[in-house]
This record gives sequence, structure tokens and C-alpha cells, in this order.
Amino acid sequence: MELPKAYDHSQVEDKIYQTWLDSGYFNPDKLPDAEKREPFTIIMPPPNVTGTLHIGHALFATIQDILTRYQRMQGKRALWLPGTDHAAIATQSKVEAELYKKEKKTRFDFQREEFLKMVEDFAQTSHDTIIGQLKRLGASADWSREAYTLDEPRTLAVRTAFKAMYDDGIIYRGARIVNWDPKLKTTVSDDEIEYKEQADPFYYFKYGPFVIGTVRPETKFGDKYVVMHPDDKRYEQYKHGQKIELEWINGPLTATVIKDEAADMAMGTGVMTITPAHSAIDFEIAKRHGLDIEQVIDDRGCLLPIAGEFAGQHIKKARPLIIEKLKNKGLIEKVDEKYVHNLATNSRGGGIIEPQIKEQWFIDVNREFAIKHSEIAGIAAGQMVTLKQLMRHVVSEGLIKIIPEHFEKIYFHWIDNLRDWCISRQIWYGHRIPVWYRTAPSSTSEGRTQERLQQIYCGVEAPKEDGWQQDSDTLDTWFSSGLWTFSTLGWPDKQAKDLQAFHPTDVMETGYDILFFWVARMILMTTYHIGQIPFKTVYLHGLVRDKDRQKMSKSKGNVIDPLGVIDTYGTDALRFALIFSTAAGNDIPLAEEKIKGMKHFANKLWNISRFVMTNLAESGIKNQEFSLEAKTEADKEILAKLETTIKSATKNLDTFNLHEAAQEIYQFTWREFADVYLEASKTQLADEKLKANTQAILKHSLIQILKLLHPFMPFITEYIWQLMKEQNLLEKNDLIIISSWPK
RNA sequence: GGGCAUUUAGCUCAGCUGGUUAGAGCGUUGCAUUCACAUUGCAAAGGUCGCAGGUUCGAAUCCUGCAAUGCCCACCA
Repeated sequence: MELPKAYDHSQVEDKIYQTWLDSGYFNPDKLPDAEKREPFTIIMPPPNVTGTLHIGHALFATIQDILTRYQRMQGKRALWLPGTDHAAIATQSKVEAELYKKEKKTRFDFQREEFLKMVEDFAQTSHDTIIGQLKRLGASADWSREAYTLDEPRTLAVRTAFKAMYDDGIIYRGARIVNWDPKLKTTVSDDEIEYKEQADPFYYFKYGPFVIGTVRPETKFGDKYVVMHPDDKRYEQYKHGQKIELEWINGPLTATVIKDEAADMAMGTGVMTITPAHSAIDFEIAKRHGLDIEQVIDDRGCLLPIAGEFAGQHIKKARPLIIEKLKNKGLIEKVDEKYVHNLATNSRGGGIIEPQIKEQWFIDVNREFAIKHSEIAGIAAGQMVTLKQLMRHVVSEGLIKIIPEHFEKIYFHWIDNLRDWCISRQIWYGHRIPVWYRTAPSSTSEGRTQERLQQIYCGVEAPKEDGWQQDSDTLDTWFSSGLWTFSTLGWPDKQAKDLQAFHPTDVMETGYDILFFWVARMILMTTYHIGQIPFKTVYLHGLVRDKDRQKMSKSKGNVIDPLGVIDTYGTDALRFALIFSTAAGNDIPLAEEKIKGMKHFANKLWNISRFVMTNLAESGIKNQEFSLEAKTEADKEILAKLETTIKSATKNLDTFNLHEAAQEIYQFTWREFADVYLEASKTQLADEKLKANTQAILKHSLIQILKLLHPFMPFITEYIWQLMKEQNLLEKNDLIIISSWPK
């Protein structure tokens, strides 16, 4: 058989992937002797259905596939369960942006159902693209178990989870100051806020005898409390509760002095007025002293009647007019033109956050409850715990290991500062909150009738009787993602076969950027709902950057498109380049030259194999056993190095040092086996006394190399394996994907 | 303001719990090559391991301080 001199990945990869699919081995139940194998589970972090995969997805797919293939070869019942995420707010805002670009319409120009259909179509298309891409990356995931965060089984899980937490008092409804995005008209959680630096004028206003500073004059209409530190000597003569008459934007006003330690003496004049309805800190102060709280800005970002002549205007337009008026009234002390401050924006859509007081749903992280069931070491069933304590416990006790370790400190720090989690969103795409309200007419003191809330019902199904209206809000996407490790395995059916067999899972592999959003929430949900840890190890990878460590972005033009490089260099080359110098938690610089270098390596492996196969086939030596006796120095050397490489690579794979394993195998293959032994073998093969033994060593080494490389470069290794099989060079008639890991 | 990390060859980075001459990829220079592979081989140049102290028989590795860079959190009324 004539083998081409160069390896052509484009002729190989699709066919090999189909071979694997046909074998059924991605499904752990279909592995040989499945029932005898120990389970190994990775649940795939579901990519958002917001478009196509980028190079970062290629990284996660590569790492998880390496771990899965390695464990499968180690004889485990390896399950890598794939899925996608509806990503509520991200997906909806993407569709809304497109809609506005194309037709100048917003979602409010459509019926809820009509709009949702559009989002679903977009999500479906994205989904199909993404799954196709994952397959091209060689992902050996079990597609028969694929899940979606918004499909029926997951919806049941979400509703069941919500109800359980509601009944426990962990989920509550309350009016709190929340992050309101006037652009998308929804709340967002603290974690989704992104601060952007911006320079704005900073104004100093005369407020009676005081000078106050602000960048936001438009919030100041209702400011009738003036706050200073109780120890501030400059304002000793003013007493707490003292009333002061003064002239303000829209006329005279009675201000009340409040002494509170929240006022920073070193900041500006040490005096501030407060706007409790639109500032979290001011809200706290107001609550502490029982002050009035008046809304100044509405949900769209427009001023309310309290603003007098400015009512109805958008804050952006009103600001200069308000300044103008204050200037005319002589109330401006001075202006600092380029004051740099951080502006809160919604990272999922870009609106500028306006804090508002809203009736929202929250998860209480500090409330004590009796845990119903616990398999967590150190926590007994019935014990009183809080969600915070549970989240801390499983990591501090080492039940969950985070790699790299220093992220554990960051995790603890986050938990210690954690506040209640706002889980309701005013968008349409997502899990609707499983709560229904019934109202009844009642008369007011003025004799008018109005609808008054009478009953609240929380349940998995809607109530049977008429007259119930479901809460119009949807859930934060991370609520459903938090259930992911067990909702994908059959929960809420606690007897589900998969849940019994594969939970707790082994590894959660994801980016460090979603440690809080997601990893922490999975720990919260899993410990609460099923009294187990969700996973034993959290492996955090870094961000893929370009060769200058710059973030990849379309606007910079430095994006590496995974499918493009796969076409040019092959999946194996991309995978090996991604993993080659990647320590956990570190960002990964990736240049195209590196991928090219790994294509060279694939070709090297091809030619090594070609040499070995040719020399075995031509001599007529086929499927026979040879002794691996080391007859020469070269023999001795290569067998010894092979053994240490296997031992070390195995250890590094077990401890998640994937890049080191990759480097060792690469070094051995090229520098030891190809450069040294293959050269030595040429003379040994010519010597009749050494020939058979040399052939045995060549064959043995090649088989071991293919196995070692298979998790990293699955396509080419499987392809060569099949060629060897055709030439009767292998004992067993199987695929390398289920061959046994070298020992 | 609080925290976490990084600093090693021209560039991008490895170097696990301290132990011979500090490694890889790319790049550079020279030579070779019909014999598995030019997607090659052999060889070479190139590092006071950020700086200053300390611990130790021994430090790129551990400790302290400093500097630079990056990230996260909080937040400026």
C-alpha cells in the first residue's frame, strides 16, 4: 500500500468522526463492559446560543475532550454531557439589536409570543452551528444526552427548584434597590455590572450654607436631607434633625440635617445630599434614619413630576438645562470639568445602570434553614445552615478542589461579600417565574375601586382555577445554569439512573471569568437541592489572547477563527497548539505560527508511522509477538525513555498538567523516537541478528506514542491506528478511542 | 481603597513539593540532504531567571521589602 508523503487532514477528519459516531462509544452505556467500569463525568458548560463558537470555545472543548478521552482509555465509563444555554438576556438583546438595526423596531412593537418566536428561531440556528463546530473540534461528547437550559426537562427542574426554595423561605419577594437598565428595561445582578471609566464635569452647588458635589445634577430635585459625619468639626454647629430653609433648583426647600458615619470627611466638602431612590448607599442611609424615599427618574430614564418644569424630559437632555438654571440662580460654586469616575453599565447589553427601587425576587444567602438531606462531609441532615455557609464549607474542607488553587481565595472573598441574589428579570426570553397572582377589586378611601393583590401561588404547574395571572418576569439565566450538573442527569427524579450513576460529577472545566456567575451558583444550588457537591474538581482555564497578549476582538482584527484554522491546519494541530503551553488559570497567547508548527508535528507523526509501517510490512512480519529485549544501547535507551514518558505523562494528566503531558509526549516522539531511535534502527534493520527485535521495538513504541497522543490529537492517531489494523499490525480489531492507556 | 496574580532567551511562554551544564515553540546564523519527512536533519549564537536583602550545604524555585505590569472586587455623594 502506497502512503502519501504528506498527511492531509482534510481527507481524514470527517470520516474518522463518523466512524466514532457509528461506534456509539461516545455514549458511556455502549462502551465494552460498561457496567464494570467506574464512572467519570464531565458536564459541558453550555455555550450561549448567541452566535458561533470562537477560539475560547475551542479551548474548553479541547481540554474537556482530552480529559474525557484519557479517562475512557483508562477504562472509565466516561460521560461528557453536552448542551447549550439559552442565555436569556444575552440572546434576547442580540435579537433586539438586530431588529433595531434592520427594522428600527423594539420588542414592544410585537406581541410577547411573536417576539419569543423570533428569539427561538435565532437560538435554534445558533445551536445548530455550535453543535456542528463542536463536532469538527473532535468532541467525543454523548450527543444522545444533549440538553438545553430552556427545554422541557430543564423547565421542570427550574420550577421544582424555585418552589422548593420558595417554600423554605430562601426565595422571597421584596422591594430593594436594584440595578435597573433603562435600555433593556430590566434589572441585572451585581455580577453583571461592568464599570467603565469616564470623564464628566463635577459640579459644586450651594445648598444653603453648604457646598455639595455631584456628577448627576438631574437626581438632585428631591434632595431634602443633608448628611455629614458626626465627628466632623467643621459642621459642629449643625445638629442632627435640624431644619434649614434654603433655595434650591425649583424654589425654596426645607432641608433636614442628618449625622451619619457614611459621610466621608475627607471627600470634597464632607457634606452630601442624598437620593435614596437612585443610590444604593443613600438608600441604606435613608432606611437607617427612616427618611422619605422619592423616585425622581422613571424606568425609561425620564424625570418625574418632582422635577417640576423638567418633568418628562430624559435625564441626558435635562442635565444641561438644569445646570443652566442653577447657574442663573447663582447656585453653582465651581465646576471641575474633567472629573474621572466609574460609570456602571450592563455588561450584557450596554445600558447605563440607573439604580431603582423595585419589587423583585431574591435568593436569601444568609437565611438559616434545616438542610433536608446531606451527603456532604461535615454537614448532617437536619442541621441549620445558610447557603453562604454551604458554599464556603465544601471548598474550605477540600471537598471541592479548585485548580489553580489561588482562585480558592478569590472564591472565599466573593462569598464573604455576597449579598442576596436578585433573580428576576423583566425580559421575555427565559424561564417564567412560576408564581401566580390573584387580585380582587377593592375600594380605596376616595371611593374608587382598584385591583388589590389577594393571593400568591407558587407551583410547578399553573393553578387550575380561573383568575390567576402569572408573574410576567423571567429568571436570571444563571438560575437554570446553576442546576446544570444535576438537571442534565434527570433531576428532579431523584431515582433517575443517570443521577445515581454520574453525580457528583468529576470535573467542572470552565473559564475563570465565570467562577462567580456560575461555578459558585452551581455549588449553591447543588448543595441545597440534593445535598451533594456538584463536582470534585474545578479546573479553570484562561482566556485565549493573541501573540501580544491582547484580547481577541473583531474591532482589533486579531481574531483567530477556529473553523478557518481547522481548514488550513487541521483540528489536531489547533488542539495541540491550544494545549501546548497552557498552565491552568493562565491566559493563553496563540499565534497562527504556533498552530502551523503543530501541523508540522502531525506530519512528523505521519512520516514516523509511514516509516515504521513500511519496514514492518515489507519484511512480511505481521501480527506476531516479539520480545522487547533490548539488544543494543539504542534499544535500551528508547525503551527506558518510553517508560519514563508514559509514567510522567500519566501523572501530569492525573494532576491536570495537560500542557506538560503534551510537551513530554511531543519531545519523546520527535527528539527521542524520530531523531535518535529511527536513525539507529536503519542500521539495526540491516543486521539480520537485530532486525526482528528492532521491528518489535519500533512497533511497540509507535503504538504507545499513538495512544499517548490520542487524547490530544484524536483524528490522526485514530487514522494511523486504522491503517495499522488494515496491515494486520494490531492484535485487536478495535478503535484507538477505546484502547487501553499505556502503563 | 481592598484583594489576586505576573516579571525566565529577540518574541510567546513552560519549569511540579529547592538538588548536576535553566527548557520548548517561533525567529536568527552556518552546514547537510535522491536513502520516512524540506511540513527535514545536524550544529551554533542568545539568559547576572525584575531589583535589593534573608533562610539554606545549595535558590528561577522558600521568606521579607521595593518596582513595573495585568486582572478581580468595592466605590467616589
